[in-house]
Amino acid sequence: MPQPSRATALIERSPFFQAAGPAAMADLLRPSFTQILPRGAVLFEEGDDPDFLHVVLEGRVGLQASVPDRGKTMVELFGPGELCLAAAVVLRLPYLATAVALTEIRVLMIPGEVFRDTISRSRELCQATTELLARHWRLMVDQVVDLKLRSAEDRLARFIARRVDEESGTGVVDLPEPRTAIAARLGMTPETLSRAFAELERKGKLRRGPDGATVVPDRAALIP
Amino acid sequence: MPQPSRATALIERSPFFQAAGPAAMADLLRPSFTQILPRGAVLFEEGDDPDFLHVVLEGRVGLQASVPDRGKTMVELFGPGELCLAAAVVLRLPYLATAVALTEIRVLMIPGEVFRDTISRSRELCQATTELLARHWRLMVDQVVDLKLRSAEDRLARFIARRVDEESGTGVVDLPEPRTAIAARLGMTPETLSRAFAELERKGKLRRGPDGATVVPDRAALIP
DNA sequence: CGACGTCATTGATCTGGATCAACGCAAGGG
DNA sequence: CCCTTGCGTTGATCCAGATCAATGACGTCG
Repeated sequence: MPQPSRATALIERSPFFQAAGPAAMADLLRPSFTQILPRGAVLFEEGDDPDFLHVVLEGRVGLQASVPDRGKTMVELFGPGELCLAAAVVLRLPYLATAVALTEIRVLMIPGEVFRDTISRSRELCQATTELLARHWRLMVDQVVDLKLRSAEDRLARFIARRVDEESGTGVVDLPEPRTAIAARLGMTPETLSRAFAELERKGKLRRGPDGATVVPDRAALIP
Repeated sequence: MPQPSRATALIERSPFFQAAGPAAMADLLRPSFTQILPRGAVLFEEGDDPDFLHVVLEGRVGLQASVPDRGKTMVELFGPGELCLAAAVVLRLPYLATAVALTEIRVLMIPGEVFRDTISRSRELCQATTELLARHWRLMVDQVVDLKLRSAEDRLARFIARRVDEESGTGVVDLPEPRTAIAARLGMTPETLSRAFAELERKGKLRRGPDGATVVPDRAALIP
Protein backbone atom coordinates (compact mmCIF):
# COMPACT_ATOMS: atom_id res chain seq x y z
CA MET A 1 0.00 0.00 0.00
CA PRO A 2 1.76 3.18 -1.17
CA GLN A 3 2.06 5.82 1.57
CA PRO A 4 -1.57 6.31 2.65
CA SER A 5 -0.28 8.49 5.48
CA ARG A 6 1.09 11.19 3.20
CA ALA A 7 -2.08 11.29 1.17
CA THR A 8 -4.30 11.75 4.22
CA ALA A 9 -2.00 14.37 5.72
CA LEU A 10 -2.43 16.52 2.65
CA ILE A 11 -6.16 16.22 2.24
CA GLU A 12 -7.12 16.31 5.91
CA ARG A 13 -6.59 20.05 5.78
CA SER A 14 -8.90 20.59 2.81
CA PRO A 15 -12.25 22.13 3.75
CA PHE A 16 -14.02 19.47 1.78
CA PHE A 17 -12.73 16.50 3.74
CA GLN A 18 -13.07 18.47 6.96
CA ALA A 19 -16.76 18.92 6.29
CA ALA A 20 -17.22 15.33 5.16
CA GLY A 21 -16.19 14.04 8.60
CA PRO A 22 -13.71 11.29 9.54
CA ALA A 23 -16.08 8.35 9.00
CA ALA A 24 -16.99 9.18 5.41
CA MET A 25 -13.42 10.15 4.74
CA ALA A 26 -12.19 6.75 5.89
CA ASP A 27 -14.80 5.03 3.70
CA LEU A 28 -13.60 7.02 0.71
CA LEU A 29 -9.92 6.44 1.32
CA ARG A 30 -9.99 2.70 2.01
CA PRO A 31 -10.55 1.58 -1.60
CA SER A 32 -8.60 4.49 -3.10
CA PHE A 33 -5.01 4.70 -4.23
CA THR A 34 -2.57 7.34 -5.35
CA GLN A 35 -0.84 7.58 -8.64
CA ILE A 36 2.17 9.54 -9.86
CA LEU A 37 2.00 10.83 -13.39
CA PRO A 38 4.42 12.77 -15.56
CA ARG A 39 3.71 16.17 -17.07
CA GLY A 40 1.53 15.79 -20.14
CA ALA A 41 -0.31 12.71 -18.87
CA VAL A 42 -4.04 12.63 -19.50
CA LEU A 43 -6.21 11.78 -16.47
CA PHE A 44 -9.35 11.42 -18.52
CA GLU A 45 -10.70 12.60 -21.80
CA GLU A 46 -13.80 14.39 -23.01
CA GLY A 47 -16.53 11.80 -23.48
CA ASP A 48 -15.07 9.29 -21.02
CA ASP A 49 -17.28 7.93 -18.29
CA PRO A 50 -16.23 9.19 -14.86
CA ASP A 51 -14.80 6.08 -13.21
CA PHE A 52 -12.79 8.01 -10.65
CA LEU A 53 -12.92 11.14 -8.60
CA HIS A 54 -9.47 12.70 -8.75
CA VAL A 55 -7.94 14.64 -5.88
CA VAL A 56 -4.77 16.51 -6.70
CA LEU A 57 -2.12 15.94 -4.03
CA GLU A 58 0.85 17.56 -5.71
CA GLY A 59 1.37 19.49 -8.93
CA ARG A 60 -1.23 21.05 -11.18
CA VAL A 61 -3.95 19.61 -13.34
CA GLY A 62 -5.60 21.54 -16.15
CA LEU A 63 -9.14 21.07 -17.38
CA GLN A 64 -9.08 21.52 -21.11
CA ALA A 65 -12.12 21.96 -23.33
CA SER A 66 -12.03 21.99 -27.09
CA VAL A 67 -14.32 23.18 -29.84
CA PRO A 68 -13.93 21.71 -33.34
CA ASP A 69 -12.06 24.14 -35.67
CA ARG A 70 -11.63 26.69 -32.90
CA GLY A 71 -8.98 25.09 -30.79
CA LYS A 72 -8.75 24.41 -27.08
CA THR A 73 -8.86 26.39 -23.85
CA MET A 74 -8.07 25.77 -20.25
CA VAL A 75 -11.29 26.04 -18.30
CA GLU A 76 -9.77 25.66 -14.86
CA LEU A 77 -6.55 24.74 -13.10
CA PHE A 78 -6.53 22.52 -10.02
CA GLY A 79 -3.80 22.53 -7.38
CA PRO A 80 -2.98 20.47 -4.29
CA GLY A 81 -6.03 19.63 -2.18
CA GLU A 82 -8.56 20.28 -4.93
CA LEU A 83 -10.88 17.70 -6.45
CA CYS A 84 -11.43 17.84 -10.15
CA LEU A 85 -14.71 17.24 -11.73
CA ALA A 86 -16.96 16.26 -8.93
CA ALA A 87 -19.70 17.40 -11.34
CA ALA A 88 -19.36 14.58 -13.85
CA VAL A 89 -18.90 11.99 -11.12
CA VAL A 90 -22.01 13.17 -9.30
CA LEU A 91 -24.10 13.25 -12.46
CA ARG A 92 -22.76 9.93 -13.79
CA LEU A 93 -22.48 11.78 -17.10
CA PRO A 94 -19.50 11.69 -19.48
CA TYR A 95 -16.84 14.33 -18.91
CA LEU A 96 -17.18 17.30 -21.20
CA ALA A 97 -13.53 18.22 -20.93
CA THR A 98 -10.10 16.62 -20.77
CA ALA A 99 -7.83 16.69 -17.70
CA VAL A 100 -4.11 17.02 -18.31
CA ALA A 101 -1.19 16.98 -15.90
CA LEU A 102 0.54 20.33 -16.29
CA THR A 103 3.42 19.30 -14.07
CA GLU A 104 4.42 16.00 -12.61
CA ILE A 105 1.54 15.19 -10.28
CA ARG A 106 0.45 12.94 -7.47
CA VAL A 107 -3.29 12.23 -7.51
CA LEU A 108 -5.59 10.33 -5.24
CA MET A 109 -7.99 8.18 -7.21
CA ILE A 110 -11.35 7.52 -5.54
CA PRO A 111 -13.50 5.04 -7.46
CA GLY A 112 -16.61 6.81 -8.72
CA GLU A 113 -18.93 4.08 -7.48
CA VAL A 114 -17.49 4.32 -3.99
CA PHE A 115 -17.94 8.06 -3.97
CA ARG A 116 -21.57 7.83 -5.07
CA ASP A 117 -22.34 5.07 -2.55
CA THR A 118 -20.74 6.99 0.27
CA ILE A 119 -22.63 10.14 -0.64
CA SER A 120 -25.94 8.35 -0.35
CA ARG A 121 -24.95 6.97 3.06
CA SER A 122 -23.28 9.99 4.63
CA ARG A 123 -25.29 13.18 5.05
CA GLU A 124 -22.11 15.10 5.87
CA LEU A 125 -20.41 14.02 2.68
CA CYS A 126 -23.47 14.94 0.64
CA GLN A 127 -23.55 18.37 2.20
CA ALA A 128 -19.82 18.82 1.79
CA THR A 129 -20.22 18.01 -1.88
CA THR A 130 -23.04 20.49 -2.24
CA GLU A 131 -20.90 23.19 -0.69
CA LEU A 132 -17.92 22.23 -2.81
CA LEU A 133 -19.95 22.54 -5.98
CA ALA A 134 -21.42 25.83 -4.79
CA ARG A 135 -17.90 27.18 -4.31
CA HIS A 136 -16.84 25.87 -7.70
CA TRP A 137 -19.82 27.56 -9.30
CA ARG A 138 -18.77 30.83 -7.75
CA LEU A 139 -15.26 30.42 -9.11
CA MET A 140 -16.66 30.01 -12.59
CA VAL A 141 -18.81 33.11 -12.11
CA ASP A 142 -15.65 35.00 -11.20
CA GLN A 143 -13.97 33.77 -14.33
CA VAL A 144 -16.88 34.83 -16.52
CA VAL A 145 -16.86 38.29 -14.97
CA ASP A 146 -13.11 38.51 -15.51
CA LEU A 147 -13.39 37.56 -19.15
CA LYS A 148 -16.23 39.96 -19.82
CA LEU A 149 -15.06 43.00 -17.91
CA ARG A 150 -11.31 42.93 -17.38
CA SER A 151 -8.29 43.46 -19.60
CA ALA A 152 -5.66 40.80 -20.21
CA GLU A 153 -3.23 42.58 -17.91
CA ASP A 154 -5.75 42.81 -15.04
CA ARG A 155 -6.64 39.16 -15.42
CA LEU A 156 -3.02 38.15 -15.09
CA ALA A 157 -2.50 40.42 -12.07
CA ARG A 158 -5.48 38.88 -10.27
CA PHE A 159 -4.38 35.38 -11.19
CA ILE A 160 -1.00 35.94 -9.59
CA ALA A 161 -2.50 37.68 -6.57
CA ARG A 162 -4.62 34.61 -5.86
CA ARG A 163 -1.47 32.46 -5.88
CA VAL A 164 0.14 34.80 -3.36
CA ASP A 165 -2.75 34.06 -0.98
CA GLU A 166 -2.50 30.33 -1.45
CA GLU A 167 1.20 30.25 -0.69
CA SER A 168 0.46 32.91 1.92
CA GLY A 169 3.34 34.89 3.32
CA THR A 170 6.38 35.44 1.17
CA GLY A 171 5.77 37.37 -2.00
CA VAL A 172 7.42 34.62 -4.02
CA VAL A 173 5.02 32.75 -6.25
CA ASP A 174 5.87 29.87 -8.43
CA LEU A 175 3.91 29.19 -11.53
CA PRO A 176 4.93 25.64 -12.32
CA GLU A 177 2.54 25.19 -15.22
CA PRO A 178 3.64 26.05 -18.77
CA ARG A 179 2.94 29.59 -19.99
CA THR A 180 0.66 28.30 -22.71
CA ALA A 181 -1.56 26.73 -20.04
CA ILE A 182 -1.76 29.96 -18.04
CA ALA A 183 -2.51 31.92 -21.18
CA ALA A 184 -5.30 29.52 -22.10
CA ARG A 185 -6.77 29.64 -18.60
CA LEU A 186 -6.78 33.44 -18.75
CA GLY A 187 -8.34 33.55 -22.20
CA MET A 188 -5.44 35.06 -24.11
CA THR A 189 -2.63 33.97 -26.41
CA PRO A 190 0.87 33.17 -25.11
CA GLU A 191 2.12 36.31 -26.86
CA THR A 192 -0.33 38.52 -25.01
CA LEU A 193 0.51 36.79 -21.73
CA SER A 194 4.18 37.47 -22.28
CA ARG A 195 3.49 41.14 -22.93
CA ALA A 196 1.27 41.36 -19.86
CA PHE A 197 4.08 39.97 -17.71
CA ALA A 198 6.51 42.48 -19.22
CA GLU A 199 4.11 45.34 -18.56
CA LEU A 200 3.56 44.33 -14.91
CA GLU A 201 7.32 44.18 -14.44
CA ARG A 202 7.76 47.57 -16.07
CA LYS A 203 5.23 48.99 -13.60
CA GLY A 204 7.15 47.47 -10.70
CA LYS A 205 4.26 45.27 -9.62
CA LEU A 206 6.30 42.17 -10.33
CA ARG A 207 9.94 41.18 -10.31
CA ARG A 208 11.68 38.24 -11.90
CA GLY A 209 13.32 36.11 -9.18
CA PRO A 210 16.67 34.28 -9.35
CA ASP A 211 15.43 31.07 -10.96
CA GLY A 212 12.23 31.47 -12.94
CA ALA A 213 10.26 32.47 -9.80
CA THR A 214 7.98 35.49 -9.75
CA VAL A 215 8.31 37.99 -6.91
CA VAL A 216 5.42 40.21 -5.81
CA PRO A 217 6.75 43.20 -3.84
CA ASP A 218 3.31 44.39 -2.76
CA ARG A 219 0.26 42.21 -3.15
CA ALA A 220 -2.16 45.10 -2.61
CA ALA A 221 -0.60 47.07 -5.47
CA LEU A 222 -1.13 44.10 -7.77
CA ILE A 223 -4.91 43.82 -7.52
CA PRO A 224 -6.23 46.59 -9.74
CA MET B 1 -53.25 31.66 0.07
CA PRO B 2 -52.41 32.87 -3.47
CA GLN B 3 -52.84 30.12 -6.06
CA PRO B 4 -50.52 27.42 -4.70
CA SER B 5 -51.87 25.07 -7.34
CA ARG B 6 -50.45 27.04 -10.25
CA ALA B 7 -47.09 27.31 -8.56
CA THR B 8 -46.81 23.59 -7.95
CA ALA B 9 -48.04 22.74 -11.43
CA LEU B 10 -45.15 24.67 -12.93
CA ILE B 11 -42.38 23.38 -10.73
CA GLU B 12 -43.53 19.78 -10.44
CA ARG B 13 -42.15 19.28 -13.92
CA SER B 14 -38.70 20.64 -13.07
CA PRO B 15 -36.06 17.94 -12.72
CA PHE B 16 -34.97 19.43 -9.43
CA PHE B 17 -38.27 19.03 -7.63
CA GLN B 18 -38.76 15.66 -9.28
CA ALA B 19 -35.54 14.44 -7.74
CA ALA B 20 -36.30 16.04 -4.38
CA GLY B 21 -39.38 13.86 -3.96
CA PRO B 22 -42.92 14.82 -2.91
CA ALA B 23 -42.28 14.91 0.84
CA ALA B 24 -39.39 17.37 0.76
CA MET B 25 -41.21 19.35 -1.90
CA ALA B 26 -44.24 19.74 0.35
CA ASP B 27 -42.02 20.83 3.24
CA LEU B 28 -40.44 23.46 1.07
CA LEU B 29 -43.69 24.75 -0.38
CA ARG B 30 -45.71 25.01 2.83
CA PRO B 31 -43.96 28.10 4.24
CA SER B 32 -43.27 29.60 0.81
CA PHE B 33 -45.19 32.17 -1.16
CA THR B 34 -45.20 33.62 -4.62
CA GLN B 35 -44.65 37.19 -5.60
CA ILE B 36 -45.31 39.15 -8.76
CA LEU B 37 -42.76 41.80 -9.65
CA PRO B 38 -42.52 44.30 -12.49
CA ARG B 39 -39.68 44.46 -14.96
CA GLY B 40 -36.70 46.17 -13.40
CA ALA B 41 -37.43 45.00 -9.87
CA VAL B 42 -34.42 43.84 -7.87
CA LEU B 43 -34.79 40.47 -6.13
CA PHE B 44 -31.62 40.86 -4.13
CA GLU B 45 -28.42 42.78 -4.33
CA GLU B 46 -24.74 41.98 -4.24
CA GLY B 47 -23.69 41.75 -0.58
CA ASP B 48 -27.16 40.87 0.73
CA ASP B 49 -27.57 37.84 2.93
CA PRO B 50 -29.51 35.08 1.18
CA ASP B 51 -32.83 35.04 3.04
CA PHE B 52 -34.72 33.32 0.26
CA LEU B 53 -34.24 30.78 -2.44
CA HIS B 54 -35.98 32.12 -5.53
CA VAL B 55 -37.67 29.92 -8.09
CA VAL B 56 -38.70 31.63 -11.30
CA LEU B 57 -42.24 30.69 -12.27
CA GLU B 58 -42.80 33.11 -15.12
CA GLY B 59 -40.65 35.64 -16.91
CA ARG B 60 -36.88 36.02 -16.85
CA VAL B 61 -34.45 36.96 -14.12
CA GLY B 62 -30.93 38.16 -14.82
CA LEU B 63 -27.94 37.71 -12.57
CA GLN B 64 -25.86 40.83 -12.84
CA ALA B 65 -22.32 41.26 -11.56
CA SER B 66 -20.44 44.50 -11.49
CA VAL B 67 -16.81 45.54 -11.24
CA PRO B 68 -15.97 49.05 -10.05
CA ASP B 69 -15.03 51.33 -13.01
CA ARG B 70 -15.59 48.54 -15.52
CA GLY B 71 -19.36 48.33 -15.56
CA LYS B 72 -21.73 45.41 -15.25
CA THR B 73 -22.40 42.13 -17.00
CA MET B 74 -25.09 39.55 -17.01
CA VAL B 75 -23.63 36.34 -15.68
CA GLU B 76 -26.66 34.17 -16.27
CA LEU B 77 -30.34 34.35 -17.19
CA PHE B 78 -32.95 32.24 -15.42
CA GLY B 79 -36.28 31.24 -16.94
CA PRO B 80 -39.41 29.45 -15.71
CA GLY B 81 -38.65 26.45 -13.50
CA GLU B 82 -35.12 27.49 -12.66
CA LEU B 83 -33.82 28.33 -9.20
CA CYS B 84 -31.48 31.22 -8.91
CA LEU B 85 -28.54 31.20 -6.64
CA ALA B 86 -28.79 27.99 -4.77
CA ALA B 87 -25.06 28.56 -4.24
CA ALA B 88 -25.30 31.53 -1.88
CA VAL B 89 -28.23 29.99 -0.01
CA VAL B 90 -26.37 26.75 0.51
CA LEU B 91 -23.19 28.47 1.64
CA ARG B 92 -24.97 31.02 3.86
CA LEU B 93 -22.64 33.54 2.24
CA PRO B 94 -23.62 36.95 0.88
CA TYR B 95 -24.65 37.07 -2.77
CA LEU B 96 -21.88 38.18 -5.06
CA ALA B 97 -24.23 39.42 -7.73
CA THR B 98 -27.54 41.20 -8.12
CA ALA B 99 -30.74 39.61 -9.45
CA VAL B 100 -32.97 41.76 -11.63
CA ALA B 101 -36.37 41.03 -13.18
CA LEU B 102 -35.87 41.38 -16.92
CA THR B 103 -39.58 41.04 -17.62
CA GLU B 104 -42.56 41.00 -15.36
CA ILE B 105 -42.03 37.89 -13.26
CA ARG B 106 -43.71 35.53 -10.89
CA VAL B 107 -41.30 34.02 -8.37
CA LEU B 108 -41.68 31.45 -5.65
CA MET B 109 -39.90 32.56 -2.48
CA ILE B 110 -38.62 29.72 -0.28
CA PRO B 111 -37.21 30.96 3.04
CA GLY B 112 -33.49 30.22 3.18
CA GLU B 113 -33.69 28.71 6.66
CA VAL B 114 -36.42 26.34 5.56
CA PHE B 115 -34.39 25.24 2.58
CA ARG B 116 -31.30 24.58 4.67
CA ASP B 117 -33.29 22.70 7.34
CA THR B 118 -35.04 20.58 4.77
CA ILE B 119 -31.76 19.76 3.09
CA SER B 120 -30.34 18.39 6.30
CA ARG B 121 -33.43 16.29 6.83
CA SER B 122 -34.05 14.98 3.33
CA ARG B 123 -31.40 12.92 1.63
CA GLU B 124 -33.19 13.24 -1.69
CA LEU B 125 -33.28 17.01 -1.51
CA CYS B 126 -29.60 17.15 -0.66
CA GLN B 127 -28.77 14.95 -3.60
CA ALA B 128 -31.06 16.92 -5.90
CA THR B 129 -29.26 20.08 -4.85
CA THR B 130 -25.88 18.51 -5.53
CA GLU B 131 -27.00 17.53 -8.99
CA LEU B 132 -28.51 20.94 -9.62
CA LEU B 133 -25.27 22.66 -8.72
CA ALA B 134 -23.31 20.19 -10.83
CA ARG B 135 -25.49 21.06 -13.82
CA HIS B 136 -25.13 24.77 -13.11
CA TRP B 137 -21.37 24.38 -12.96
CA ARG B 138 -21.43 22.76 -16.37
CA LEU B 139 -23.46 25.62 -17.77
CA MET B 140 -20.85 28.07 -16.56
CA VAL B 141 -18.12 25.95 -18.12
CA ASP B 142 -20.01 26.16 -21.40
CA GLN B 143 -20.20 29.91 -21.10
CA VAL B 144 -16.48 30.21 -20.43
CA VAL B 145 -15.68 28.07 -23.45
CA ASP B 146 -18.04 30.18 -25.55
CA LEU B 147 -16.40 33.41 -24.45
CA LYS B 148 -12.90 32.12 -25.03
CA LEU B 149 -13.33 30.32 -28.31
CA ARG B 150 -16.36 31.58 -30.21
CA SER B 151 -17.21 34.73 -32.13
CA ALA B 152 -20.01 37.07 -31.16
CA GLU B 153 -22.16 35.79 -34.02
CA ASP B 154 -21.67 32.15 -33.04
CA ARG B 155 -22.49 32.90 -29.44
CA LEU B 156 -25.77 34.51 -30.43
CA ALA B 157 -26.65 31.64 -32.74
CA ARG B 158 -26.10 29.10 -29.99
CA PHE B 159 -28.02 31.19 -27.50
CA ILE B 160 -31.05 31.24 -29.76
CA ALA B 161 -30.71 27.56 -30.61
CA ARG B 162 -30.92 26.71 -26.92
CA ARG B 163 -34.19 28.63 -26.70
CA VAL B 164 -35.59 26.68 -29.62
CA ASP B 165 -35.07 23.49 -27.64
CA GLU B 166 -36.74 24.85 -24.54
CA GLU B 167 -39.84 25.92 -26.38
CA SER B 168 -39.44 22.73 -28.42
CA GLY B 169 -41.35 22.38 -31.63
CA THR B 170 -42.20 25.52 -33.57
CA GLY B 171 -39.24 27.47 -34.76
CA VAL B 172 -40.65 30.61 -33.18
CA VAL B 173 -38.61 31.87 -30.25
CA ASP B 174 -39.44 34.81 -28.14
CA LEU B 175 -36.72 36.75 -26.44
CA PRO B 176 -38.67 38.72 -23.88
CA GLU B 177 -35.66 40.22 -22.16
CA PRO B 178 -34.24 43.54 -23.35
CA ARG B 179 -31.48 43.42 -25.96
CA THR B 180 -29.05 45.03 -23.57
CA ALA B 181 -29.51 42.12 -21.19
CA ILE B 182 -28.92 39.55 -23.93
CA ALA B 183 -25.86 41.45 -25.11
CA ALA B 184 -24.45 41.53 -21.59
CA ARG B 185 -25.14 37.83 -21.09
CA LEU B 186 -23.29 37.05 -24.32
CA GLY B 187 -20.35 39.27 -23.49
CA MET B 188 -20.80 41.86 -26.20
CA THR B 189 -22.18 45.38 -26.62
CA PRO B 190 -25.76 46.03 -27.78
CA GLU B 191 -24.35 47.38 -31.06
CA THR B 192 -22.49 44.16 -31.76
CA LEU B 193 -25.56 42.12 -30.81
CA SER B 194 -27.65 44.10 -33.27
CA ARG B 195 -25.14 43.49 -36.05
CA ALA B 196 -24.98 39.79 -35.18
CA PHE B 197 -28.78 39.56 -35.52
CA ALA B 198 -28.63 41.36 -38.85
CA GLU B 199 -25.91 39.03 -40.10
CA LEU B 200 -27.83 35.89 -39.11
CA GLU B 201 -30.90 37.23 -40.93
CA ARG B 202 -28.81 38.04 -44.00
CA LYS B 203 -27.57 34.44 -44.01
CA GLY B 204 -31.16 33.19 -43.79
CA LYS B 205 -30.60 31.45 -40.47
CA LEU B 206 -33.16 33.73 -38.84
CA ARG B 207 -36.26 35.60 -39.88
CA ARG B 208 -38.04 38.44 -38.19
CA GLY B 209 -41.62 37.37 -37.31
CA PRO B 210 -44.81 39.49 -37.47
CA ASP B 211 -44.54 41.04 -34.00
CA GLY B 212 -41.01 41.20 -32.63
CA ALA B 213 -40.74 37.38 -32.60
CA THR B 214 -37.72 35.59 -33.99
CA VAL B 215 -38.26 32.72 -36.41
CA VAL B 216 -35.73 29.94 -36.88
CA PRO B 217 -36.34 28.14 -40.19
CA ASP B 218 -33.84 25.37 -39.47
CA ARG B 219 -32.42 24.83 -36.03
CA ALA B 220 -29.63 22.56 -37.30
CA ALA B 221 -28.39 25.26 -39.66
CA LEU B 222 -28.17 27.69 -36.77
CA ILE B 223 -25.68 25.80 -34.60
CA PRO B 224 -22.32 26.50 -36.19
C1' DC C 1 -51.41 65.67 -28.77
C1' DG C 2 -46.74 66.98 -28.47
C1' DA C 3 -42.49 66.64 -25.66
C1' DC C 4 -39.49 63.58 -23.74
C1' DG C 5 -36.93 59.47 -22.20
C1' DT C 6 -35.63 54.83 -23.35
C1' DC C 7 -34.00 51.42 -26.30
C1' DA C 8 -32.81 49.36 -30.79
C1' DT C 9 -30.51 50.04 -35.05
C1' DT C 10 -27.02 51.87 -38.29
C1' DG C 11 -22.74 54.18 -39.64
C1' DA C 12 -17.81 55.69 -38.90
C1' DT C 13 -13.76 55.20 -36.44
C1' DC C 14 -10.56 53.33 -33.08
C1' DT C 15 -8.03 49.79 -30.44
C1' DG C 16 -6.85 45.60 -27.53
C1' DG C 17 -5.50 41.64 -28.45
C1' DA C 18 -4.96 38.06 -32.23
C1' DT C 19 -2.15 36.60 -35.85
C1' DC C 20 1.99 36.08 -38.46
C1' DA C 21 6.92 35.91 -38.35
C1' DA C 22 11.59 35.73 -36.47
C1' DC C 23 14.70 34.74 -32.92
C1' DG C 24 16.93 33.00 -28.51
C1' DC C 25 17.71 29.45 -25.62
C1' DA C 26 17.54 25.51 -22.96
C1' DA C 27 16.91 20.30 -23.05
C1' DG C 28 17.36 15.93 -25.16
C1' DG C 29 19.46 12.66 -28.66
C1' DG C 30 22.33 11.07 -32.12
C1' DC D 1 29.49 18.12 -29.45
C1' DC D 2 26.34 19.73 -32.66
C1' DC D 3 21.86 19.42 -34.18
C1' DT D 4 17.32 19.26 -33.51
C1' DT D 5 12.75 20.38 -31.25
C1' DG D 6 9.80 22.92 -28.38
C1' DC D 7 8.88 27.03 -25.45
C1' DG D 8 8.96 31.66 -24.41
C1' DT D 9 9.82 36.26 -25.90
C1' DT D 10 9.76 40.19 -29.12
C1' DG D 11 8.36 42.84 -33.26
C1' DA D 12 5.05 44.01 -37.11
C1' DT D 13 0.59 43.85 -38.86
C1' DC D 14 -4.31 42.87 -38.86
C1' DC D 15 -9.08 42.50 -37.47
C1' DA D 16 -13.31 41.57 -34.50
C1' DG D 17 -15.55 44.03 -31.77
C1' DA D 18 -15.61 48.36 -28.79
C1' DT D 19 -16.52 53.09 -28.81
C1' DC D 20 -18.48 57.32 -30.46
C1' DA D 21 -22.18 59.57 -32.83
C1' DA D 22 -26.65 60.04 -35.09
C1' DT D 23 -31.24 58.50 -36.18
C1' DG D 24 -35.52 56.11 -35.64
C1' DA D 25 -39.36 53.78 -33.11
C1' DC D 26 -42.16 53.45 -29.31
C1' DG D 27 -44.35 54.37 -24.83
C1' DT D 28 -45.51 57.38 -21.20
C1' DC D 29 -46.89 61.42 -19.10
C1' DG D 30 -47.98 66.28 -18.68
